[in-house]
Amino acid sequence: MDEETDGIRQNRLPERSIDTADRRLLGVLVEDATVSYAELGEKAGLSAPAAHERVKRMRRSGAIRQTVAMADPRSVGKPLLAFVHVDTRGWGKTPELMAVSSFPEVEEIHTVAGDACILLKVRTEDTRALEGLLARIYDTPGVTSTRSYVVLSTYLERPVQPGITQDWPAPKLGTNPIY
Amino acid sequence: MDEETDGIRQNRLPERSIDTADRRLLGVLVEDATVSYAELGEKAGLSAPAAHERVKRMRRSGAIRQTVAMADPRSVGKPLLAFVHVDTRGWGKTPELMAVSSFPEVEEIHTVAGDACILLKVRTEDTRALEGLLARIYDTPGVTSTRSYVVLSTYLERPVQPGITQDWPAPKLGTNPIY
DNA sequence: CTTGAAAAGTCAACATA
DNA sequence: TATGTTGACTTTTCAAG
Repeated sequence: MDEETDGIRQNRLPERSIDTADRRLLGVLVEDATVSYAELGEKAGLSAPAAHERVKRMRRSGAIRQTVAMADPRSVGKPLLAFVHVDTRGWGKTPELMAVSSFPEVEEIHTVAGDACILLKVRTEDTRALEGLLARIYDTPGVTSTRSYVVLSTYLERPVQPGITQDWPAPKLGTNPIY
Repeated sequence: MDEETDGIRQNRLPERSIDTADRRLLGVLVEDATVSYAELGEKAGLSAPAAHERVKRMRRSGAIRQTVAMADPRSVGKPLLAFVHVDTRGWGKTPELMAVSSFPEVEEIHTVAGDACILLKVRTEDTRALEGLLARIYDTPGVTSTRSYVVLSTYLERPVQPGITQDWPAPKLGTNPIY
């Protein structure tokens, strides 16, 4: 029982305590969310309803943000991956710049500390489409420059790992690109 | 499915034809893979078995790489996200460097064109853990330097979008960070 | 696309610590 | 009191027609 007894229990909506059993469940679901609750419980040392109950709770609390299918980039016509560093005049977090999230090519938007203000992860069909996307980013007010890092090969790309609780199957250390 | 698919099969099946109906199915599954096939078919204008058949085919062909739960980074104790540019002596794609994939903090490994050789996406508990990870990366033979971009806020982070086939619900353009 | 058997998900009352 | 278990019951899955 790794209970966190800090006494005061106010009406905090998200109960974010993740115990060892939850971590085991997450460890399975992060690799394959198509398993049945029976199998999931078996792998985590729980009965099916118990596993289900905990998973439901983690979904409610936000510990599991969502369960999604990961599409193959090439199959959907976006084989070109790039990271774009965006420099802006002033503080870059403007609504106009955040509006780039409406481009389906943009998968991630972060503000970063370093020599760049904003970092984008973008996926396009080819270099021409990337050029077009960059042109639209340049059109955004406040943007002064961009630097693009075009990905040649991707060797690892996986969701958030819930941390090591016990033995962990070594990830297939890719000496060959997965894309 | 107690199939012992250890993920080693990185088969590239030539069957990669994705039509409009497949794209609609993917569009739903990429946002929420917990829907039933009945609901999935309804949203994509197909019967449940038809939807099921197509999804199975996309899983076999690799168009759907996997179906996973996305864990909240904070809930699993990794609130600090950083992108690390790694410079190497010679061609950096050595097995030693690829072995960093055994660190659960490392989520992505790419080789890139630009002023860096390799780009890592890493998630750690705090700056101290990031420092430790960087130290281990420095220990790797051939690594000459690293530059880290620590993420201050994440405004968008989503899986590969299957492309726009028709009306697409505008993603909640985040003016507030999601982490 | 429809069907139907098999499997999984879901709920309630009980047990446990 | 909160969490796990067992077993009945409902829904979904999925291959055959």
